[in-house]
Amino acid sequence: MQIFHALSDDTRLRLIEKLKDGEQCVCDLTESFKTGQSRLSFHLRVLKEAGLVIDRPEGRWIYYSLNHDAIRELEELVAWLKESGRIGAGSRPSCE
Amino acid sequence: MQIFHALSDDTRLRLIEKLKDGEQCVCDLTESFKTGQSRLSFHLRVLKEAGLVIDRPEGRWIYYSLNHDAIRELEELVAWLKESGRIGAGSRPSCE
DNA sequence: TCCTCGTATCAACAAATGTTGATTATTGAA
DNA sequence: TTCAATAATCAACATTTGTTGATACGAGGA
Repeated sequence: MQIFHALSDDTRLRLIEKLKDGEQCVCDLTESFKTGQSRLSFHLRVLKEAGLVIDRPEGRWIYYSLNHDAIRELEELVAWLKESGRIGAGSRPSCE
Repeated sequence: MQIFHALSDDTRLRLIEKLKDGEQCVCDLTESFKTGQSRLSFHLRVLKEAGLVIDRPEGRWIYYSLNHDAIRELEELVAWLKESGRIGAGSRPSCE
């Protein structure tokens, strides 16, 4: 489950927190986080591959923002965890 | 966030799915999963350290079961992710 | 007591993940 | 053109995570 892995890192959670305020380009994030650009690029890619963020190129910048659909998927996953055995016995949501 | 890491592995998700049916001892799980006992012991420990499961020794067996409190914690975390920036601006739930 | 069963733990290894600094590609401005 | 800025990608390395088989330990039963 790629999405849980994406959420299992502190830097990535902080990125998400930051993106809750709205779109940000990598340079803004690098500035806020006071860290290497390649490091953030790496983590943003993990978030993107998990579907948690969306990127939008504009001029020389690339703006990242949260993908709220992914959060809804996440809610489904958690609901599946919560669901007791037997009754209903829904199968695991297939979002990896 | 230990809890997300615990959920980021397929074997562990399958263990959780199994435990939704109720308490199981390691030997039952080893039988169901047709795998090495030390492997399951390892994953059960990860789940336990993340608070997702509880173990209860009885005689020579150790029974594992889901900890529903942890799932509630997880719901809070997801709610925190969902919560938009600014408004309210709650801080991240501190369960690691 | 001695033996067996159920589990945890360990050691050795393999594979995946994260970090850092350098390089590359693309955009837009001079 | 040429240059500077933005961000992705790469290579090298360190760290963490997962697997396997062996061993250790505690609880009962003979």
